[in-house]
Amino acid sequence: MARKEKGDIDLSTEEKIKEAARKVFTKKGYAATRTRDIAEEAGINLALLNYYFRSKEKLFEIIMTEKMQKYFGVLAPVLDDTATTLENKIETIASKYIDLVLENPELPLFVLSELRNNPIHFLSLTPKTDFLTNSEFIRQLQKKRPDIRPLHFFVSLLGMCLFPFLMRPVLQKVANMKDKTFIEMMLERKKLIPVWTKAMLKAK
Amino acid sequence: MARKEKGDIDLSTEEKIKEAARKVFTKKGYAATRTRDIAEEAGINLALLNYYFRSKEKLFEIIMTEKMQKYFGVLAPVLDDTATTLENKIETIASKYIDLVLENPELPLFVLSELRNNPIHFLSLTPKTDFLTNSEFIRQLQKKRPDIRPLHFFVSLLGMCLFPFLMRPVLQKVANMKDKTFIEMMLERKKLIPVWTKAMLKAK
DNA sequence: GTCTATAACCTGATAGAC
DNA sequence: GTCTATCAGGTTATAGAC
Repeated sequence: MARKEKGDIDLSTEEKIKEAARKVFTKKGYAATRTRDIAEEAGINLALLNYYFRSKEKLFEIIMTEKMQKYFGVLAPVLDDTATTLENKIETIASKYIDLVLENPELPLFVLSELRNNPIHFLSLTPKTDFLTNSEFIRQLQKKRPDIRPLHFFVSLLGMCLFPFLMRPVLQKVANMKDKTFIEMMLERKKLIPVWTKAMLKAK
Repeated sequence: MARKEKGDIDLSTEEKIKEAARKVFTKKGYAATRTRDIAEEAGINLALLNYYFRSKEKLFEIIMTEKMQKYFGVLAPVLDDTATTLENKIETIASKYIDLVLENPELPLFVLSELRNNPIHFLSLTPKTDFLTNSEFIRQLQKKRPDIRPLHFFVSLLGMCLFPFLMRPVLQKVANMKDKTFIEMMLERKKLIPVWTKAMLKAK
């Protein structure tokens, strides 16, 4: 019983419910999810869900906090590192973000769409509100290109990592692309993004 | 009574309901929307909604089709224009998309999140399935950079236009940005995107 | 066409047996 | 801790008066 990542069988009931909740909530969103769906997915009874988590909302709050931390957690340690160059940071962010989302493909759409109507979730996000604007990363961007808002680069960088996942169903449909090809493409992207951002930073 | 775009007052009941449905559906998504919300927003009775549109789902289908066409309608006429250069197409797409989404800020997140669980909506999208892969735009990209999948550029272009809107609440929160500033930024982007994509196309 | 009232159904949550 | 049965509340959709 060494491995306990996957085998539903040796998880505690509480963890089975959380695991099911992760799956269903991220796939369908809060509103479209029924507690019955989660119970079924977890292979337990509906009553147990309320026994362990009191309510749908409380359970959701737990999952949402988890996901928010995953989603934004990649950034925090990198942004403020004074020991790395700008190019270095870009490379790290692209690589880590793409790996993260390859393993959690529903993450970006889930977080962004749940955030739409519940800005409350921001509370579970960050201690200080200026972790981005007052970061080394932004300062480095500003120094390199004082003529362009640093946020322009920042948003473009994140967009290059995440937007393909948001468009994934569209993309695979209109380009008749298999899952395998999509994944290949995202791995290529890890190398492309540093090259592209470098070119963007120089472009006049 | 010349103007009829805005004044709720001289719209037909049917149009009032559709207008309300556009607003509520795009803001909250299908599952989180209650027909009561739409009725109230339209200033009419709940029963009238079913009188005119039979069901919540039918009404949604109408709005969704509309939005899909807006969302993808920008692309079709540009992609296959053999009379314009690649640079030209990029500029046009960036400019048109940003203008469109500035006027319909909820559009991208709405379309992408509703598409997540209902690939059925693709039906209302396009006549031929290869309108992208077999387009002049893709051919031009391929000619310029045969060493890189054209889709990499395509996705990045769309991402640069649309991703800022998807991240908008996050962005405005962490950067403490006012609506006005965000809009300014998106207008700047119309000029930045052609410059950046040009640099990306050259980068080795 | 528009309203009020209500039917029919669904969903989250709990009571209570085991 | 786990289950079955059920309640309470809310939601879509319709019946029927005007």
